[in-house]
Amino acid sequence: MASVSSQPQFRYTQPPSKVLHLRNLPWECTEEELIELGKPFGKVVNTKCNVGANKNQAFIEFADLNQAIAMISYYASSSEPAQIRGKTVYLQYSNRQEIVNNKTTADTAGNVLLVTIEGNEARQVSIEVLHLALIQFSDTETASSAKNALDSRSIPRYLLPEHVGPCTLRITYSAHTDLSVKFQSHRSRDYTNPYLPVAPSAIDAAGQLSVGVDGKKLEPESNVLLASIENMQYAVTLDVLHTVFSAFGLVQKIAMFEKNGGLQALIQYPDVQTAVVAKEALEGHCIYDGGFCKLHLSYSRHTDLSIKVNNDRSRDYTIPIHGAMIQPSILGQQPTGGPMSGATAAPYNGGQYPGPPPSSGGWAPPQHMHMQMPMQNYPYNMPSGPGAAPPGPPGTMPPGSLPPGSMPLEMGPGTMHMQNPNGLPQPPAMPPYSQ
DNA sequence: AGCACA
Repeated sequence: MASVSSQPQFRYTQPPSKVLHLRNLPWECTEEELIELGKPFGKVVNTKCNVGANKNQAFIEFADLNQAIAMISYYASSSEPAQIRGKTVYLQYSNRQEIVNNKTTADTAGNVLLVTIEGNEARQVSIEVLHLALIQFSDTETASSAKNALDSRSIPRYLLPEHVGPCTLRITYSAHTDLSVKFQSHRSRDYTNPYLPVAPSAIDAAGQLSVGVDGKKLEPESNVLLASIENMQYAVTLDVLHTVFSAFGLVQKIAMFEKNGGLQALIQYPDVQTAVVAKEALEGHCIYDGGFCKLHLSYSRHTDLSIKVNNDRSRDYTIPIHGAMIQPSILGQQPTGGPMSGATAAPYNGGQYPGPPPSSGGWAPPQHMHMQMPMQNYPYNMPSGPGAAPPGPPGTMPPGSLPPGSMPLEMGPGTMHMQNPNGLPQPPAMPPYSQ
């Protein structure tokens, strides 16, 4: 098969085109200046300026290919570079064969609209950085009615995040008739093709789809959360996770594992609602002050974790043991002398529990990390003795209903004191989960 | 200083 050119080519040479690409243009270079530059070599039939991110690029289109070649050839061997206002302009063949001006199409009705979102915080519209949108309707009539109804209108307040200022839509017709959407992503979507591949950027750490053809986050909610931990300067133990996630309800099971060199954990709640609340509250927040151990949460596909063995990486907190403290771990330390700390608490019988997890790697259990916890939601599975009523659903257990002595030591209402791994007292790390 | 409406 014959290649385009078997000769060694300079990396940046382009095949000839009657369109030339110009770069390094002076600020706000005019069409007249472009024509002036090209005129000696032929008839300039079209130009386009203010191209590119810096608006310092342009295109010149000649009537004939030979004219473009003449201009390129001349400056290739000239001692004086092409200049506009004394500034050197770099020329090369464009990789396109003609200039497409959208000016002419803006007034021509079509089925594709070009929408510009104006506003100081327009970039925050629609979660992702979305500035421009091309929207294809099935027909021109639908497109024009949408344009008429929406052009120059502001996006309704209730559709915007609170902190985002007014955003105005500017809508024109696009020259496109059919958008070529390659991926479903946060920035492009083909609503007519559910089989379109999903962009890698739209798949979360669990390998799950996070966007769907409905335009919303497609993360099927689950009672099991997948947590990945970024910037893990401190060890994150099972106990730490259990403490953090227990703030929102009963934590049934936790499984920790390594993935991609980072730590991930699956946290199981009894119900989806609790997981949703926990995810919303904790996503993006750090377990420790200073940006350490930042949590990223998504919904797992699991609904019931299979915990084979209870150890320092995984635990099933639901396994009933007669009179035993089911989860001493969250206390860091057992209440002494309490009704539940007696002989029956000789826990972990049957070898099921290897005992309280070791303070892994010398990290102290998280006893002095200051965290604000919604107490009415906190101690669901605090020690419940024989005959104690089973914990109610989230939010239903009044604080006063806790059995005496079940309150962890050093724990005041709404605050859990935990210890920073380095043993130093920590300033509030997560006033309910502010960073 | 490197290609135009995602």
